[in-house]
Amino acid sequence: MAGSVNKVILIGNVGADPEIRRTQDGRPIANLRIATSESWRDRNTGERREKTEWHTVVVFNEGLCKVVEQYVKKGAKLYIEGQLQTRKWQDQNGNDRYTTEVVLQGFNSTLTMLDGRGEGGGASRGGSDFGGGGGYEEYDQPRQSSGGRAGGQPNQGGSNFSRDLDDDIPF
Amino acid sequence: MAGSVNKVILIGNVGADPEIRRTQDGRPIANLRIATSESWRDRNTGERREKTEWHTVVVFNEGLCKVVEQYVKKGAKLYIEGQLQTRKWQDQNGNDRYTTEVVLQGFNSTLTMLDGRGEGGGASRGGSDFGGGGGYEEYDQPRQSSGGRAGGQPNQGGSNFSRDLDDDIPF
Amino acid sequence: MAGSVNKVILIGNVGADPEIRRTQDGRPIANLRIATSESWRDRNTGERREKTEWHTVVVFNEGLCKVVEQYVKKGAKLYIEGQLQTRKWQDQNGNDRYTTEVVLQGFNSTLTMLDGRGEGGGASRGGSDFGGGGGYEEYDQPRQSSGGRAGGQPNQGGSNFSRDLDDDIPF
Amino acid sequence: MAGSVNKVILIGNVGADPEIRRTQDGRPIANLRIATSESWRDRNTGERREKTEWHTVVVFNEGLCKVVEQYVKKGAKLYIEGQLQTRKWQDQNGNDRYTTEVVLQGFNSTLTMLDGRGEGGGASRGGSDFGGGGGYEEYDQPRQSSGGRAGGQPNQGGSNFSRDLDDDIPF
DNA sequence: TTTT
DNA sequence: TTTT
Repeated sequence: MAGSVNKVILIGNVGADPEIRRTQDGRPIANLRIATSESWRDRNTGERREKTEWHTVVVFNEGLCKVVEQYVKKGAKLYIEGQLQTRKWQDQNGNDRYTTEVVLQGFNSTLTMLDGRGEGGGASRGGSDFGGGGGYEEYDQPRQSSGGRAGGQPNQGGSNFSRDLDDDIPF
Repeated sequence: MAGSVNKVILIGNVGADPEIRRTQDGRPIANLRIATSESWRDRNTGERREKTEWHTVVVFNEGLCKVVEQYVKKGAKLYIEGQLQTRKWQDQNGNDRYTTEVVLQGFNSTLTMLDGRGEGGGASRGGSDFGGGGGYEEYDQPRQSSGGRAGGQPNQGGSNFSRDLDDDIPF
Repeated sequence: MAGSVNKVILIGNVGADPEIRRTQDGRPIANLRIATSESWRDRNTGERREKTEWHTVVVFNEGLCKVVEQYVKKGAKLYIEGQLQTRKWQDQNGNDRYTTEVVLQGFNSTLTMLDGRGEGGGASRGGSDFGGGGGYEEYDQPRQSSGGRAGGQPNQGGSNFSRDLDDDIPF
Repeated sequence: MAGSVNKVILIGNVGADPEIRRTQDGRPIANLRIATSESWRDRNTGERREKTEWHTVVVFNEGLCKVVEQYVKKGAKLYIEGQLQTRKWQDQNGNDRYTTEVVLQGFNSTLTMLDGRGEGGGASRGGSDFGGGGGYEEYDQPRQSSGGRAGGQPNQGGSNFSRDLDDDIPF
């Protein structure tokens, strides 16, 4: 179909430390649970009410997986941009089941940490050669410096993230 | 939770004529199935491949329901802005099941028809005094004319859509 | 035109305390400067480079103006959803000039504080004189409680924000 | 700055055939003017009112430039995802001037034609072996086929678009 | 300058 | 002018 868009944008907090699995050929897949919530005042009772929605986020993008692995912990606030995807599977009774997830895969996905560095003390997220927990940001929305691009070396690597994190010479 | 965002943006085609139900107190609820699809060339085989994703969209917003009821038909191309919501329910065996839907409810939801007016001439999808099926657009992103707003009458009605549809006889 | 969308999404930091003006008839207008920035490593020199983009945000929505007035300070991190708008004006030489701004006006606009509570104080996130550090949040994405809506009182007020702020004594 | 987002989403119509320039080193840059519009009924006079907003879109992404060059004509309806950018320049009197544009550059940009294929028959907008003007879609949201990715060849090329259009063997 |  |  020409001209379709499938985009999910979430800002929320991570409910538990991420799980990282690996495929047989070694590529990482990260799973996150992210909560978004809204509150309002009940117009009848006047009480404050709140509803939390939980989202399952699956990160296939290798570079983003590294970011998740290294920096994302329970409680982190994230900006996520991905796609909706519904998987079909069979339960133990052989019945068809469907699970809908937010998938980060390919060039149009984004994951950005919004609360940066050291929540509560430990260095944790603030790291090393990263200049402080948000340093991966430099891979978030990289743009060719005009000099660099003019220089001509083609941009290489499947995703900006994985490339950048691997060789640290993005462009 | 302070500061969360839960947003889904879809552009896709409606897979079947919408279903409109009504709650006991008479409010309409519309259900849509929307397909988004992406295609690419397989890097191994060189073949073109395509994957279609189907989304269930539930419209609680009354004004948008009217738009759906009157104008949205199978095949229509829509722009949708809503929220992710996962419902828990029990199957016939009493097992917990979860279904994730894109919900249009409240002020931050949008539904816009993208293929409006009579392509090629015929009435086709739209109607009559509409100039062709996209006329409801005027209620899509209404803004107070500054004169109007200065004049002071408060904007009334739960949503801009329902207000307009009720009071201003849009269609 | 049928079917158009004009949406800007920003996450960035406020560069200076907001300015609040008032129209002749007393409605507030808030002006914000928001910085977004991206960094990358120069592919030629290997140096880290950063580029900051400054955005002018104009808030016409009354409820959001109140939020800005009360809570947004220099340095705050915000999520903004608005529209692009270009104004024409004349400079002192009578030449036409154009200024493009991100406008928050009407039902499709959002402003959410991402770093909540007491910057500079203690309080941390859960707090005090806010009803909890994100208290304005409840007006961010209000939804009719189904009971409320069933009860029938129509939602009143031009925007959910202004309604809530006016009628329900949110803060 | 850690954690910023700068995103513009437009759906609108192209006001004139695009202009394509080239940099000294041969890279293309496309300029588009896109109109978005909204209409509403004036609550005082009851008249229908409409306001059109014009946006300047600059496409630096090579692949997207090719799409623009080949398929985008005056009148086309587009979905655009880019970034806000303000350029400083000097007018003939040496005064500083600023121009804000929507820039498509880098991996997070998208351009999708929404009125694709030959409406009604005429070739018009659609092309050739394209199945009618929407075929470039395959480069819009490419995803690694899992087989392909497992196979291991690294994804090459600065953007999915430019790579795909160049060698037609995206992954 | 588009589109309805 | 912010932030890291």
